Amino acid sequence: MDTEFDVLNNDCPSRVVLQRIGDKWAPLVFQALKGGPLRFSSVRSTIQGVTPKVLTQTLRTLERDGLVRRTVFAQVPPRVDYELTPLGHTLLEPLDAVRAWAEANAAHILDAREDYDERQAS
Amino acid sequence: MDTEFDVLNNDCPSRVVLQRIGDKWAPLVFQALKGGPLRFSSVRSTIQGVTPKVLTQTLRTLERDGLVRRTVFAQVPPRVDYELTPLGHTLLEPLDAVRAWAEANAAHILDAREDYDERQAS
DNA sequence: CAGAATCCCACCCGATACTG
DNA sequence: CAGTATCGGGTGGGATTCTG
Repeated sequence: MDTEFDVLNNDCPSRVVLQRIGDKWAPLVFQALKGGPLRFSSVRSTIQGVTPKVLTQTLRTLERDGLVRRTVFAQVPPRVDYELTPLGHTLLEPLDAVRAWAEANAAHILDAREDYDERQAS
Repeated sequence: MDTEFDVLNNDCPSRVVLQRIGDKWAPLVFQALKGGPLRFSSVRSTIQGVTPKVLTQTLRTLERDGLVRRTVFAQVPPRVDYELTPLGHTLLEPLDAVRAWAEANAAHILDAREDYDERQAS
């Protein structure tokens, strides 16, 4: 590695990357696409609660970052597929680990919050 | 795993956890504390660009979530140490993988953006 | 030293409606 | 089906100042 990126450094590009990861819907897109290509409507129904506008935004930025590929089929009715790029797949792994952690430890977090809030109340 | 958490489900608590993890400074706090306890000022100088207010906010929520322990020493001048809890350490691993990915692939992302933007300009 | 208080704004996100 | 257009609000984050 010749160029050195350090997230602890202000203005380091890697911070921008970290923030992409940490937006509300991006990780869920990865989770949705991890099984293979999906149409827009499928992504939308897979990720509950996302509105078309926000989903489009998210997919666009992921496409811009080279993490998602968008394929348009010239047919009626329209069909657009989304899938992870090879680069996107390399990110899927670490991201999926975080997701798995979140699902596995959500209960602990909620408990900790309860404890903390009770302690504050007293 | 008895209780089922699924980030793809709306209103699933794991989503809240994911967002906590994915805020702007939380991952950097993990990175800063991964070597052991640090004083407030040390955390602050380690994470470049963070203001005291936001750092305090971040540390508080992480403490509330049981991921960071805050220790106050009764002395003058004041001293407060922050360190990862055992639960926090279990999160450090997956989080650190993401950080490593971000640092390793920041350049690719930037390249992809440039390509995308040029293609849009035409 | 370790923050609290205050002010403020960008922007992220959501709801709704509309279209090729 | 796969979006776009428009409007609006909530809040995460920043700059500055002050304090035990």
